[in-house]
Amino acid sequence: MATAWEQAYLTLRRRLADGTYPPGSRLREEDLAAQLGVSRTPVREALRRLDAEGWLRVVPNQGAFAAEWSDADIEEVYDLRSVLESHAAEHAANAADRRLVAVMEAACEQAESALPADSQAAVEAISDANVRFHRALWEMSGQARCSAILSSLAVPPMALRNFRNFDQAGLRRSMDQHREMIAAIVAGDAAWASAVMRAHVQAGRAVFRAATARERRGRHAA
Amino acid sequence: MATAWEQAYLTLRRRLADGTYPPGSRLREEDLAAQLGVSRTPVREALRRLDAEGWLRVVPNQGAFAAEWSDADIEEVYDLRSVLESHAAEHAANAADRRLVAVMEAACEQAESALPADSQAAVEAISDANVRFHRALWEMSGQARCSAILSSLAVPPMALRNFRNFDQAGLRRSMDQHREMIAAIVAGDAAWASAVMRAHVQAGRAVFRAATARERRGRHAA
DNA sequence: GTCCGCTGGGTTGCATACAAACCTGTGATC
DNA sequence: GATCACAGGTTTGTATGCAACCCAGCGGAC
Repeated sequence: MATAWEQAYLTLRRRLADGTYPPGSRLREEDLAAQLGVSRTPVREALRRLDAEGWLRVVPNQGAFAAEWSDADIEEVYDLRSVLESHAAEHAANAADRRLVAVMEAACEQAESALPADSQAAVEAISDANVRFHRALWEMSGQARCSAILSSLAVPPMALRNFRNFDQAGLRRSMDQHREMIAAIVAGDAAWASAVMRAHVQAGRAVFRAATARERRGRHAA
Repeated sequence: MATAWEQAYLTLRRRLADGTYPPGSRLREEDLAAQLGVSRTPVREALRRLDAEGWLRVVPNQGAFAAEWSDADIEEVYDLRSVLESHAAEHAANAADRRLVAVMEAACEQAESALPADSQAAVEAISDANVRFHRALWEMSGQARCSAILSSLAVPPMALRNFRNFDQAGLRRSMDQHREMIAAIVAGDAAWASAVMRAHVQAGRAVFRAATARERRGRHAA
């Protein structure tokens, strides 16, 4: 087993991503320690890292608060993903790797076989496959720092659970883009790979924006 | 005064940047605690953050080691700076701000008045001015995450003390590029600002590469 | 001679205890 | 009624102590 603080870090990160701790909520060290079955010391170390990665905000002498995401924050994250993932795709195309291509293909197959995404389980399978696809591409790029940054950007509350917002056509398009990226990488065509990735991220942004607008209309009407 | 762990973080980061702890060297918690006049607890929290930001590598049960920079690492950092700083410049040009433009102009003047850079103090003045210029641009961009990433990328051992590697022509060019960026921002021309920034970072990379090559030849000859 | 296992010193990992800071609510004053 | 001062309780910040782990060095078996 890994160290206690690392466990705490992973658990807390997951909970921040899935909404267990809603944005703005306060995280008391002692509560977390009790929940995780460790003392405050490793919890605090985990909080330092989560703070550094932007998952939460630690105010000295006041405690930790789950990060809140303004529209501008979300736009910025999509901007950064667009820039950095296309950058990674470029490098990946210049360093195509048989094993990782296989991982990406397997992820595509898993996602496609979950269509139509008519259950919670199917949506989660697609989400998992998506994460695996992107991670494999990052690894192939060989850009360790870029990957590290992306892994702290891609996951925030918004991005992960938002596959439910994709309609059939959107899901289909997303999967087609994944296939197209593989083709670009296998062809060693960096410009192509980069362009597809950029389109892919922008499409995701559009879906997210539409879902947000829909949600707001709904809330407003109610 | 801020918290002890924050002080420790800042001090250690500075020392990692200026070479007090050479790459690969081991950092013992108790030593650091003694040097900083605090206990191991805040030191450990500082180490977690420095680890997250890539300044060092913490191996469970073995300790912390100052990050080592391979050629590939350095190339990656310049790649990322190129991509992210030009992205920031683009946003800055779309959000020109009188106050921050003034800061950038002041930085330019300080740097120019330190020419010819014939003393240690002059080189440091230029380096300071450079940092202020870039920080002001990041702030103007309004991209908080992007800025945070850049501030953890721009500083590594290599970048900071690298001004000594610029010759007269290189320094002049660097300063001219800064002036040109201001012009682009004031004109609200995002494409221009972005392009100049990209050239600026690439030029810096070229200087660094040349210096590295020179150094290696020297070492090899000796 | 090489490899394996063990043991001792030293360092990190975590729990706990105490100090310092903050927030809340109460009561007095204007 | 509003504001300020203050006390109590709660929470974070730091120090310390002990447990767990790693690694180097030594002995013994093959």
